[in-house]
Parts: sequence; structure tokens; C-alpha cells
Amino acid sequence: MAAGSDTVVPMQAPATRRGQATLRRLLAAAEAEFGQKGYHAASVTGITTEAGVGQGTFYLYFKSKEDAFRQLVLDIGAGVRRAMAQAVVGAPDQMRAERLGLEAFVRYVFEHPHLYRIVQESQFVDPDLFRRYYHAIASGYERVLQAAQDAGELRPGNAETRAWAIMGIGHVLGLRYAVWDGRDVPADVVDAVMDFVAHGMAPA
Amino acid sequence: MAAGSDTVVPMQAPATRRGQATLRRLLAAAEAEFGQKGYHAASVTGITTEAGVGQGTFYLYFKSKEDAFRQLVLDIGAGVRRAMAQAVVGAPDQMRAERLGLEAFVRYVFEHPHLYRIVQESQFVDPDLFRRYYHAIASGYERVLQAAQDAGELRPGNAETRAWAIMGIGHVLGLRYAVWDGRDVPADVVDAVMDFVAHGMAPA
DNA sequence: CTGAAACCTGAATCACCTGTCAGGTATGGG
DNA sequence: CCCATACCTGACAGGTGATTCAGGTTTCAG
Repeated sequence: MAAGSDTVVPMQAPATRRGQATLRRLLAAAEAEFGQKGYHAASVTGITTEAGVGQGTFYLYFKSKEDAFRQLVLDIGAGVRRAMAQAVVGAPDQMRAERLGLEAFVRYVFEHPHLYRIVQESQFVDPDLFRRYYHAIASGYERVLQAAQDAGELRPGNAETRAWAIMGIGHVLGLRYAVWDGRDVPADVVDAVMDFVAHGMAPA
Repeated sequence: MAAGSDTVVPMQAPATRRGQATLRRLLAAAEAEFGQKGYHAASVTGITTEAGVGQGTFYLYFKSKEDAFRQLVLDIGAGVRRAMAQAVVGAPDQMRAERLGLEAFVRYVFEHPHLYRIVQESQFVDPDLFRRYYHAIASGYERVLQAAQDAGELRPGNAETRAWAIMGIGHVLGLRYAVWDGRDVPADVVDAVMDFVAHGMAPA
């Protein structure tokens, strides 16, 4: 139960074309099964059935059910970071980048709500993996904020805490709109959030 | 599997002193078991053993394992709201109340990390219950913020979005410090957060 | 005190699931 | 074309755990 995940070692990649295709089918099926049913209710049988392969085939590609889940979370984390990084390239200033990054995050969640659920649930399957997911996002973010501060684009302040605070805001927005309501965040809400991030709540 | 939770109806309260005591023992045991092992790994047998009662007794008090979990989440939600509401009575102004509420929330999580985990996991057991937990906190919060705005204590803005944003910040703080590090949020982090909430990141 | 209602018990039922393995079949480099 | 290797299969061993139930025991109102 929730073994220390040591380091997640992908098994040796399949050597033949057929093997590669099978792996892709299994991963896609795993994503659907875990995303829809959650980790525990998802079954290896369900995954192999969906993928159209025999039971035993699963264990040629993953050491265990938990191992498959981990591979998935790792994949998703990389996907989220890539989407956000791409969205902000070429932003003229940090506040603009902030908005683009937030929008990209929520759009990603909107387009992959089940992936979001998988990441959230990883917290209960492999807590350490989940922490690393968050820390990976946070540390990149913190660097960006610090640089913006140094360039005088932002008020001086605790960049690390700001990074986590903004991640928290993104988290609830993704939850509330993308996951619960299955829609994109309304523009006026994004505006309100950006105003909050830029100027806070204190009266002028 | 994640039945619609219709309305969570507590079963008829126990009529005798003995019955009431047994229910309390079961709830306490359930809290420990669910909190430590998570919903799926927790077992009814574990709960009844811990409570020192027979297997069947569980079903005199709960319709099912899931039902017991729901009762718990409801209880916890009420506890969180009570803690926060108590913390802010008598605050001289809204920004002060904000800080007190945030601190109370994180302290509550710090003192009941397993309760926090239970609530988070309810998302995967009964999504609707989880939504109601968040909405219950948000709507009370929104009212308070709106009132503060009307009184001129805060800049005019979207109170609902602000409420959710602050909940998001509280969420990651609770996660990061109370759950992961098992400690209270450092004062300087609280300061940084309050500064962020009050003034945002834009340069003066 | 008393007996009807409340409460308790834990073995047994039933439904599933993960992970294994012995016995095949497809692939592709030489 | 051949055969070593890679890949696939699906029944099955070995578990787990939720829920039921028939048969006791305890409580407490009257």
C-alpha cells in the first residue's frame, strides 16, 4: 500500500512495432479507466478489456496496477507543465504571462478533466508522487516570479509563497469550473482573479 | 459506486444509553480508520475491531461503508466552519478577520490532518458531497466579503471569485504545511499571504 | 420485576480482484 | 525462409472484504 515509489522506472521499452502499439493502447485504456472510476474501483481486467488484450499482457508492461497509475501521473504532470510553459512564451510582461499561464492551466484541466482527477487522487495512492507533482510546478513558477521581481515588474515579496498562493487559486478555479461545471472559466471571473492577483483587496 | 448521495439521512438515533455510546465509539473508530488508511483501504472489520464491537453492529448504525464515510464528512465540514466562524468574532475589520479566519483554518487542518484527508478524498467517493462542503464554506465567506465591501472596507470587486480564490490559497497552505510538513504555517508565510491578499503583486 | 424492543454477534455468503504461469503465436533480423 | 526472441493469452491460485442473518443478550418503561 502506497510503497515509497522509490524512483519510477519505466520498464524496458517494447522492441517491436506491435509491442509499442499495445503499450499505447494500454496507457489510453488505463487513463480512461482510472479517470472514470478512480484508482481503487478501476480494475486491471477493465483496462485490459478496454485495450482489447489478455489479462496477463498488462504485466508485461507494468509491474503492478499501482505502477501503471504512477506512469500516468508522471505523464500528466509533464503535460500540464508543457502546456503552461508554451502558453506564456512571448508574453510582454509578468502580469500578462500570469494571465496566460492561468488560462492555459484551466484550459488544460477543462480539456482533460479526468487527468486532473487522476492527479488529485494520486495523493492517496502515492503521496510522495503527488508532492513532487506540485513542487515541480511550484519551483518553476517561483523562479519566474523572482526574476520578474528582480526586473522590477512586481512588488518585492515572498516569491515562493506567491507561487503557491497562485497555484491554490488555479486549483479551485479548475475544480469549480472545469471539473464541476465542465466549462471554461468565464472571462469576467478571470478578470476578477487577475485584478485580485494584481492589486489585492485593500481599498486604495 | 458513488451513488447520488440523495440526501444524507442519519439513521434513527439510538434509543438507549448503550446504543448512543456504541455509535460514538463507531464514529471515532471510523474517523481513525478512514483517516489513516483512506476510504478504500479502510475496512469495516477494522472499524468494528477498533470500536470493539461485532461486525454486524456496524450495520445497525450505518447503511453501508459509504454511508458511514458520508456522515463523517458532514461532521467534519460542520467542524471546520464552526472553528473559522468562532475565530473571527470580534475582529475589528475585514482584513484582520481574513487573517484570523485563514489562521484558524490552517490550525484546524494542522490539528486534524486526517480529517482534512477525509474531506479531500470524499471527492472520489461522493463528488456531490464534496461540492457541497466547498460551497457551504464559500457562500458564507462570500456574504462576509460582500458586507465588508458594502461597508467600504474593501475595494469593490467580485466577492464570489475572491472567496474562492482565498479558499484556494488556504487549501494549498493547509496541504503544504499542515498535511505535508505537519507543522503550523510559519508566521512570515502568513504575513506574505496577507500582504498578497491585501495588495496583490502589482508594483506601486 | 418483566417482557417487548433494542441491541449485539460473528460465521458464512457472495462478489470481486490482483498477479502468475504454462502453453501458445507473431515478428523481423540475418 | 527460419527461428530466436518478443509478445500474447486466459484460466486460476490465493486473497480480501462488504454485507447478511439467525440466534442470542441487554435495557428500561411501566
